Amino acid sequence: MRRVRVRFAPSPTGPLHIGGVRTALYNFLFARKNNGDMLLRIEDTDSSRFVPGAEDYIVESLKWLGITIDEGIGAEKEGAFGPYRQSERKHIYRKYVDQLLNDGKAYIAFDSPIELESKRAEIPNFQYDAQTRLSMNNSLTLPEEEVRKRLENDEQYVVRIKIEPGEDIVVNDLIRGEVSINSSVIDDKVIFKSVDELPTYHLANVVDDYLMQITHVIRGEEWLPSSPLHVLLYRYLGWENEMPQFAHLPLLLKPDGKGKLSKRDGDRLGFPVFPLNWKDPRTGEIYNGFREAGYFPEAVVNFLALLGWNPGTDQEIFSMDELIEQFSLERVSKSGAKFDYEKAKWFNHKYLQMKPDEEVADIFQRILIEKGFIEDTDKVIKIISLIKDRADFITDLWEQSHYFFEAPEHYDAKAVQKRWKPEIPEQLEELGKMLLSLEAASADEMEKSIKEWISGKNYHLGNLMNALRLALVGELKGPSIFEIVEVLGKEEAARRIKKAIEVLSGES
RNA sequence: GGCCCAUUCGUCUAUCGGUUAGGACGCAAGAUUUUCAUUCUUGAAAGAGCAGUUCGAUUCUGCUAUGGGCUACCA
Repeated sequence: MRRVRVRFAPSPTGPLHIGGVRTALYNFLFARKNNGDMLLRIEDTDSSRFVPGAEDYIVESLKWLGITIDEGIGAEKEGAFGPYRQSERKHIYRKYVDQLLNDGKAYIAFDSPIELESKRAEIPNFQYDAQTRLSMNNSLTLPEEEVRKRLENDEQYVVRIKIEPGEDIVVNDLIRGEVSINSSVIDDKVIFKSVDELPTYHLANVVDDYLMQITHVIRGEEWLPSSPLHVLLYRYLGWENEMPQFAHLPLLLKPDGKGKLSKRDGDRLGFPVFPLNWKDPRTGEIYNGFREAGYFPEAVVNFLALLGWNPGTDQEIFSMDELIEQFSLERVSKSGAKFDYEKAKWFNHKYLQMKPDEEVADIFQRILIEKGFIEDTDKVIKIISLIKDRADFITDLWEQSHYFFEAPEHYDAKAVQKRWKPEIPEQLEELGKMLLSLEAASADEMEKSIKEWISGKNYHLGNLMNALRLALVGELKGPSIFEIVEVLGKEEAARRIKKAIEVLSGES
C-alpha cells in the first residue's frame, strides 16, 4: 500500500470560500485518519486572475481552523516534491506537453480567441473536437512547414489534447461509484498556452498529482464533469496505474433559493461565507469572516464537518480528534447541502458554553480594556458565569453584561410603564436603606434577608423586585437580581436605586 | 441546447428490502425562572411523481419532474 497523500489545491484568486474550507477540512481529516500527508499546493496557472495576498489568506485561514499542512505552502518544512506553486513549476510541465505532442496525443492550435468566438456564434453547440478539429487552424491541418514558420515567428498558440471519440470513460468515484461518460462529448481541451508558457488546470493538476504521488483527489463536485478528461490525461501520459482515486464532494448551496453558495450571499443574508475578513486589494470591498464575526474555529470546523458528512450516530459535537477518528469518505453524502446559518450559531453557542469561564473571561477582558474598563479578574469570571449561557458569541458578552460595569443611562420605557407603580419609589428607597444596613453580602444571604423584609412589610414581591431590576439594569433582563447586587456591591446598588427614583419619578 | 450528478420533515441528516421512518437546528406549547435567557418536557413537521422487480419497497431498476454542476487560452 502506498502512503496516503492528499492535497488541497486552491487558486489564489481571492479569499478562500467556505466551501473550499470544507474541502480542505475533508482532505485533512482523511489524511490524518489514514496517517497520511496533507499537502497545500497553489494553483496559480491563470496569471491574469492572480490576486495578491490571497495565498497568505488561505494559509492563515487553515491555520486558524487547526487544519495543519504537512507539506507544501504553509507547511513547517516545504517538502521534497516542490515547488508547490504551479507558477514556479513552469519548467516541469513543458516536458509532458512535448511528450503528448510527440505521441500524437496532443496538437498545436493557432486559432485566436476571436476566431473561436465567431465559430461558436456561427455554429450552435460548437465544440473543438474530432468532428471539427480538421476544419480549424492547427498542426493537424496546416503543413508542417507552415507550423514551424509560425512557431519561429513567435505566433501565439495553445496545445490541445486530442481526444479519441467513441469510447466510454469510467471514473471510479469513492463517493458516487462509477461515473461513465463517452469521450465524444469531451472537447479537445486546451492544456497549455504559449502566452504565459503555463499549462491549464487540467494538465497541471494531473502532472502535479502524479509527481507529488497523490493517492486521493478529494475535491468539489464541480470537477466531476472534467474528471474523465483527467483520466484520459493519465492514460495518455502512461500513468494510469498510478492514477489517484477520486472523491467528488457535494457542493455547499445557498440557504434560500438556488445555486451554490456565493460571496454575495453573505452580504445579502447577513452572515459570513469566508473564514476571515478580507479586503479586496483592487476594489476595496470588504468580505466578512467567521473569525471576526466572533466564531470559535472549533465551532466552524464542527459545523462544516457535518455539512455533507455524518458518522451515522446521534453525536453532534465533535472535537477535531473525534472527527479524525470517525471520518470516512464512504459516509460523505452525495447531494448538495444548504448552508444553515442558525445551526452554525447554535454550534458556536455550544462551544461557548463548553469553554471554562476563566478562558472566556480572559478574552472578554480584552474587550473590556478596549472599552476602557479595568476590572478585577475574579469579578469578570463571576460575571461570565452569570451571563454566559445567554450568549452565542464572545461578542454578545458585552451586550449581556454592560450593566455590571456602567449604571443605566436610561430605562426601558415599556418596563417602566409596567413595573414603576406609584408606590414603588418610596418602597425602593426603604429597600435601599435596608440593603445598606445589611451585614450579609452574598447573593444567597441577601436574597433571604430581602425576601423576609418584603414579606414583613407586606409589599408586592414581583413589583418591587422588577422595579429593583429596572433600577439596577435599566431593563427587565439578566440573571438573578441578588447575584447582580452581590457583584455590584451594596453601595453601588443603593446609588442606582437613588438615581432611578430621581430620574423616573421626576418624569412622572 | 448538450453532458454529468443528485432528490427522506423548512434545514442538516439516520435508515444499507420488513421500523410507530430516528436524531439535530429552527418553530410552537407547557414547566422552571420575581425578569430575560438557559434548561427540561411535549408537539407539529418528510420518503417528488409514475411504472416495474419482489410475498413486501424510502431502500433495487426505468421514465418523468425538480434541483445542482459542467459546457473558456478560469480554477
